[in-house]
Amino acid sequence: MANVQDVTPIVRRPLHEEATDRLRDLIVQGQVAPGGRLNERLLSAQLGLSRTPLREAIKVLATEGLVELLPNRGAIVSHMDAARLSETLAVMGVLEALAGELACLNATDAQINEIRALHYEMLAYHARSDLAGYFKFNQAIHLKIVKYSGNAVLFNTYRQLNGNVRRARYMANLSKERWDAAVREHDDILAALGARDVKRIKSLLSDHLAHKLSSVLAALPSRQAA
Amino acid sequence: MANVQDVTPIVRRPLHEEATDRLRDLIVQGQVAPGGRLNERLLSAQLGLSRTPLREAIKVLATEGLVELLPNRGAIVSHMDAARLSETLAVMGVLEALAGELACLNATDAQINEIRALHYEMLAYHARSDLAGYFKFNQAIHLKIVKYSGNAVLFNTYRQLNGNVRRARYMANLSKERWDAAVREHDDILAALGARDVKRIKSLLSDHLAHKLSSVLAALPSRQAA
DNA sequence: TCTCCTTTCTTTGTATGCAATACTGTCAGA
DNA sequence: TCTGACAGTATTGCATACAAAGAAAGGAGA
Repeated sequence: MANVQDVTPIVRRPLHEEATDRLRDLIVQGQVAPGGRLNERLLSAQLGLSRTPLREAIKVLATEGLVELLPNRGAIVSHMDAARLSETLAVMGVLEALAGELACLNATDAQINEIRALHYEMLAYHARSDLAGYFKFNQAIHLKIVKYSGNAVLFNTYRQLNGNVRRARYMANLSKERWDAAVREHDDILAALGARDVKRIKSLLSDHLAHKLSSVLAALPSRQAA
Repeated sequence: MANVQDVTPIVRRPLHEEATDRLRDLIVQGQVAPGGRLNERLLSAQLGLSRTPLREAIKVLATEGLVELLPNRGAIVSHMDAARLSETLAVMGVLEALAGELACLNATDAQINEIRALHYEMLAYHARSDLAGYFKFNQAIHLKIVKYSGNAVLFNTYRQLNGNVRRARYMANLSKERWDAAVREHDDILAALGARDVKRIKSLLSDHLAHKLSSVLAALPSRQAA
């Protein structure tokens, strides 16, 4: 018989979980604009379920900060203005710094190699100037670093905040210079991780996030004027 | 007419919010033991509402990490074992360090004085060896520091994690030595905040949390054996 | 024309009912 | 004594129904 570890368990997810994920994706991918209302009847019809599980999903997304509840007036997709974005990235900065530190200490070589593989894939998209593909692997790398910190609470906290800024990253039209710089920073981060250089990775990740913040902030105000 | 700021608005909170807060308190204060099941019918009867808003509350508490959902088998109060506690406190450590830094930069003198007042009240309870009262003001001080960082995202994130460890703090039977040491640390923290010494408050808060972790961890395993 | 009130319609908030799933206890058979 | 099947019960998951709040539209009076 195969190793028990290899057997994937039978999963029958409850509707409200499915609804939460679907709705989260809709918001993160910008299919529902910030400020846009979530009509329960409409949404439940579109998702093919009743209002009860949908409402549970909305409450969950509200605690995640993706939507805002207006009592007796439903829910709207929460706005991600410059202030909130910078606040979120400040928090993510210290979380990533901690994650990098812990990953240096706790990650296995195999895990670091996995991140390295993602890094090279990301470089490929950068070489092709494929922004969407680049973002995808960029995301994956940052998430893996946090994941391989071995701190599950840290991972969950980070992931929740990340959901909120992913929307902004889609908007941010990276300049070529900033993009190149970010790639170089990633090179350094990976090197520090491979060398398990705790101090260095902490400062690199902090700086990386700070740069990301200023680059996104630079791109954002123009959108708000529109 | 009185200043509009002074008039407290009439708030009629939705039942599901009320239920969330009540249930959260029940869990945080240990009225429902970790691992204890949340019977929807029973709880809804006790809280005087129907299962619908209660279920919404449970979903919210699940995303906060206070309860765990077992599909088709309801929800249980999540366990706070040593591993999870130390993970949580590690995250809270970097969050508090960031908060202290920002508070030094952003808090008004009045806000710092407010924290100072809480500090003296806490000292009073310490002098009387009133642990419960001490904890209350200890909590309040830490929350205020985070609040006066001026970063709302940071505050929310911190508060969510804090709800999870508050349960453990109730358990932790502080030794007299550790208690005295914690009070001295608080003296230093307040001094650094008053002097707006960014670097110092960062390291003080980090150390304070690290000490708290080891003290709580020392107290915890005995409970698990029981 | 503008304002305010009234009425109607839409949408949310909550309760309830039904179906599906999981648990418990009993009993037959090995 | 133990295992497995079965029935009965309790509990959750979801859908629906009703009540209440809010939004919108229309009309009377200034």
